[in-house]
This record gives sequence, C-alpha cells and structure tokens, in this order.
Amino acid sequence: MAVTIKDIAEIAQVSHTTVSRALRGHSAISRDTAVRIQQIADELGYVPNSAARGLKSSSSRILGVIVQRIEDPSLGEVIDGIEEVLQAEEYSLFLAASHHDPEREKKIIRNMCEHRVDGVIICASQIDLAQMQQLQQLGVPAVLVNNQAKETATPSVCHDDEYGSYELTRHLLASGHTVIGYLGNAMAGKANEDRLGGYRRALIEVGLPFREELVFVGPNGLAVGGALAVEQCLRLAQRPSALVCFNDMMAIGALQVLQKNGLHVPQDCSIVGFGNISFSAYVTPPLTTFHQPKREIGREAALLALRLLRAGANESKPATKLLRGELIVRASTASPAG
Amino acid sequence: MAVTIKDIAEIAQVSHTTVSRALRGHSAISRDTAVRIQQIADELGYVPNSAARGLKSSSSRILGVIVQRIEDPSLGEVIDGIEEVLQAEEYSLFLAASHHDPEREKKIIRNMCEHRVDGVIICASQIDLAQMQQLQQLGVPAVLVNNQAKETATPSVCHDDEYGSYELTRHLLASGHTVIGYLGNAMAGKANEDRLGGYRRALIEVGLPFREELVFVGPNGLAVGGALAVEQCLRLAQRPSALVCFNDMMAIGALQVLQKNGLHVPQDCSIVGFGNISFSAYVTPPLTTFHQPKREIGREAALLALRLLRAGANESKPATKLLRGELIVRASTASPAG
DNA sequence: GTAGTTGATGCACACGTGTGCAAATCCCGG
DNA sequence: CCGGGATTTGCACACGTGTGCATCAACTAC
Repeated sequence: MAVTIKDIAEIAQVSHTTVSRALRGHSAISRDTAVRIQQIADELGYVPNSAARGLKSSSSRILGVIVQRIEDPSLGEVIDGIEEVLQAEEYSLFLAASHHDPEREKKIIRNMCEHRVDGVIICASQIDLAQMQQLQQLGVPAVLVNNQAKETATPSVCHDDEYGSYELTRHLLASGHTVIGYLGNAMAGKANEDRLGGYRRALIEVGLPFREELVFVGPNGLAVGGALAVEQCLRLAQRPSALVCFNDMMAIGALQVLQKNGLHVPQDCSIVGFGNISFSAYVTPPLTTFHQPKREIGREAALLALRLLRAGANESKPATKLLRGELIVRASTASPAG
Repeated sequence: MAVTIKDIAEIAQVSHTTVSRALRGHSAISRDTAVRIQQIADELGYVPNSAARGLKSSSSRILGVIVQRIEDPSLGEVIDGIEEVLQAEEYSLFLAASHHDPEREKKIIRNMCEHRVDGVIICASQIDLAQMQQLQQLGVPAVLVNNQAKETATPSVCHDDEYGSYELTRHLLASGHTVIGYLGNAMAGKANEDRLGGYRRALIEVGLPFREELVFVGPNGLAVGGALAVEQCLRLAQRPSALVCFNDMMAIGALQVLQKNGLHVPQDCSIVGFGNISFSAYVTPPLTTFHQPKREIGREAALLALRLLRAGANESKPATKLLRGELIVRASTASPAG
C-alpha cells in the first residue's frame, strides 16, 4: 500500500487536514509544521493520489488524444507538440487509436469519459456537428485537429490545405507545366477536397481548364495508394507532365512506379507531395512539397484545449484556427521536357 | 455535473448500493430491478467515474508508456502494438516523452505514480538496476523495451540486435565483401554495442580482422548522424566496399552523402540499415535491412506488463524476452565491383 | 482584566463507488 | 402457524484528499 496523508499525519501527530494543507502550501499553516510535514512526506516517499484529488476537485488533469493510426508519419510530430504543451502545464496525455473504426472511436470516447478527462483532442477524424454536440453534452471540451467532416465543426485547429495545394500547383505552373494531374486519396474527406480545390483554383486562375480525367484517386493515403493511382494515369494516351499528390507518402509511391516504368523524375514528370514528412527529403529525387507545421498544430491544439477547459462554459468559444505552412522546393520538380 | 449512481438511485427509489450492484451485474440483485436500473442509467447517460472506482479497487486500469521521442519512426509501431493489446483488455494508455532528459523522465514517472498507473513500459531508455529497484519499491510493475543500459535489467522485451547485425554482415560477406565498415550511434547504448558485436562476430567467424579504423561513430541515430559518420569514412584512403549502419535512418543519411559524392550504391558501396522502418523500402535504392518486429515487440511488452500486474508479487517474475526479426534483402547490397 | 484580533489546527463532511454485514421479505415444508 | 433457508435490499463504512466552519491559544489594545 502506498503512503497516504493519514500515515504522515499519524507520525507528525497532527490531523490529516493539516498535512493536506501543509503539502499544498496553505497559508494558514505555520512555517515550522509545514517544513516538518514536508520532511516526513519526503522520507516516507509520499506520492499524492490524483484519483482522490480529482474526485474532490472534479478535474483529472488529463487530456485525451484520439488518432487513427499512431504510426502515421505526419501525426507523430503533432502528438509530440501536444505532449510538449501538456507536460509543461503538468497535464497528462491519454492516447488511443481508432483505426478508422467509428465503433472503436465511440468506445475510446466512452473510456475517456470514464476517466473524466478534462478535454479531448481528436486528430484527422470525421467528427460532424451532431457528434460535437454529443461531446459537449458530456461536458468534455473537444478540439478537432484537421477534421475531415464536410461541415467544419468548432473549435478546431486546421492546416490551410487549400492554400498549400494552390501554392504547389502555382509552382508547377510557373515552371511551365500546362497539363497537371491530381492524385487523390479516397479515404480522406475534407483534406482531399481542399487540396483538390486549391489545385483547381490555381489552374482556373491562369485560364487552364480543370479536367476530370486528370484526377486519379488512390484507395488510401499510403505509398500503395499513390502507386495504384499513378498506374491509372500511366494508361492515359496524353500523360500529364506533372502530378500533384494528396500527400508525401502517395507521392513516394507514385515516384517509385514512375521510375519502375522507366520514367525520369523530374525530367519526364514532375511530382509534388504534401506535408513535408521527414522522409520526403530523403527519397530520390527529394520531394518538392508543402510544409505542414505539425508540431505547431499540436501545440496550438493543446493550448486551445487548455484555454477551453479553463474558461468553462462562460467564455465565448473560439472558432477554427487556420495555420499556414510554406512551399518547400526540392528536386522532384522542374520545367517540362517539351 | 455528471450523473452519479446516487442520481439513479433517487429516481429508481432504491439505495445507491443497489444501483452499484445492478450495474456491475452482482448476482444478488433481482433481474427486474437490474433491468430497470440499467434502463434509467442509459436514459440519463450515466458514465461511471473510474477515479472513484480506482480509489476503492486501488487499480486504475491505466498503463504508462515512456518513450524518448514520439515521432521516432521505429517507435510508432511499437506504441501501436502496445495500444492494441491495452484497448482489447480495456486498459488505457498514458504516453509521455522524456526527450533524453533524465530529469524529465523522473518527473514523468512521478506523475504516472500520482495517477497510480498499474504498470509502466519504458522504451529505449537507459534504466539500470538501481532505477528498476526504485520503481519496484514504488510498487509499479515496469517492463523495459529495448533497454539501453549495459546491465540488462528485467523484466524486459528486447530485439536480438546482435543476431540481426550478425546476419546482415554475413549477407555482405556472402556477397564477397571483405572490407566492411560500421556506422555507429553515439547516443545509443546497448543497441549500438550489440549491433557492433554482431558485425564483429561475423567478421571473426570467417577469419577477417576486426579493424577499429573501420568503425565510424555518428552523433545520433538520425539521417544527419549517418551523414556525419560516412563523411569520416570518405576521407579514408582505402574505403570499405560495404557499410553496416546502426539503423535505417543513418543508412539513409549515409546513402545521400555517398550519392552526393558521386558514388553509386550498391555498385561502388553496398549499404545495409537496421530496423526495417517503413521508409527503408522507398529510398533509392531500397535498403537491405533487418526487420525488427516492432508491433509484436509492443504487444509482447503490453502482455508482459499485464501478466505482471495481475500476478502481483507472488509469481516468479519473468526475465528478458528476446525477439528475433529477419533479414530483408533489397537493392542496396550487391557484390563488390572489383 | 477583558474584549477583540490574529494565527494555527482539528472536526466533520464531501467527492463517487464498492463491500461486509445485517435486515427485511418471501417461499416452502412440516 | 412456525421455523428455516433463500432471495433481495439497505446501512454504514471505506478508499485518499480537500474545505467550511468551529475551536483554541496567543497576542494586542484599552
């Protein structure tokens, strides 16, 4: 059994109340007793029980984080950013993965409610307004990160994917490309739409047509998804001279297939990714991509969540926070050969 | 305020005791009342408070996981494996990153003790026997994963790095290489020694000398570490025809430097990594490496931790569990040119 | 000396849930 | 009608911590 304040009280010949106050630095305790009690606590190796404390204060100092896959290369840094803020603020982090299973997600949320987390951060899920209201009804402040539902539920932290994709496409256009394809991700929701939208806007802005037949959709956002999508593209008679990919992993998969088919990147086909995951710099050729400030997104989400739970329900809830990254030009893009 | 069993009791016109028993499926409660109470609980949206429950049962159903960096590409899968087991067993996961800071690690452990985690899994840290005893004194069952201290503290789950490195080196020897270098990681402890040891054993086994001047040490296990280590190697008059790298990231960094210097891999220099992180298959050329069963390591660690905390202190504690991966031959290795 | 003030401490209860034991109710056989 | 067992329920306390209020001693001012 662990040491409790009662054990300390008995040794110090005071009531457990005095011990509680002494250890929490209550002003009404004399300096002498406070020091004496602290000393005894240290000697016994006293560790306060947050379960009991949380029971009284009805605050657990725990934040829940829900992701789809923990090993997602674009998520590690986000979680790290969250964790950084929480550790500084003496909060703890509950982590769970839903693996794209809504049933599992419900179980996770339920479990987090049982542990009375003070707030929840949900990453890259498809939370709609109804679910958000449900969460608020449970009394759990929730922050969405890069939420994938069509309607933007708040509060949330998002990366401006539309702008990023627009910039990437403009970069290709500036290099002289006129036939540019898009490799989409069927599993993503809003992110895919936004990135497709930015691509489209850039095209139309310079007077080029948006052609449906140049949009290829992969089954997921992994390398294999990019490979499958680019294979459709290769069957085309008139191939695009550049490809905008949903993310870096798809770009890497596409890159591999292109090279297997004897095409040179960027000479025969330029290619851009999205996200600037650490590996995008290490493929051959290194990938031109759009840097998503992942750690900062995590930090912002954590700060927003903390602000939210501290404000309670009185303050006006902040809306969506939109962060912008920047274009990273590497060697996977060049002017078209012709 | 959340719904409690007392609220339910009032509505159902019974004592809170009956509600508690009914919801937990106690046999002494009549089927009628049980159903009725369950119904009321559902209607009110009752969610049990695990803090209160844990206070009585003195078990939190939480496991703590401590890592160095969350975004470590070789760690994501391990954590995923842990989380998979915990979710199935209805346990929750506390995650914290120590960032190679012993002070921070202590704070984390302290925090986890405050939350009365039922056990701790510590990944890739340098926990020695003394620290392990300290943990046991705190009453927290701890499992070490790929622990980096010289003395192997138990219980732990480890990958057989010595064997892996031995196999990789044998693969190079079998291809005809006779001058093979090793790129080490100064930040790693036991892992670096084991991998160096396996490399050395393979050399000596076939009668080749172990030459200190062919061991190059990078400052960390990242791509930049591999780059810096291989630069030392390039200054050599007689360069090795193959390189065994501490891990995949270092191999990728080394690969890049070699190619920048006009050397072709594998024609001019074969290179092998370690770990089989997902990206090792996507660099050019794809990396020959040793597959570490990361998800399984995570699962084993979680299962071991659960077994441990269920056994209490009565059962004999299991010792180190050693897992072996397998050699993955890709295109970064070939016979030497000469 | 007395009333008022300040400082230090303890009592009793609260948080939400679980449990040993007693009590109440019911059923059944004699 | 009574006794005894089985079934169902409630009382009271426990877990470890925090807090309003009362208590008590010491000190100050008149």
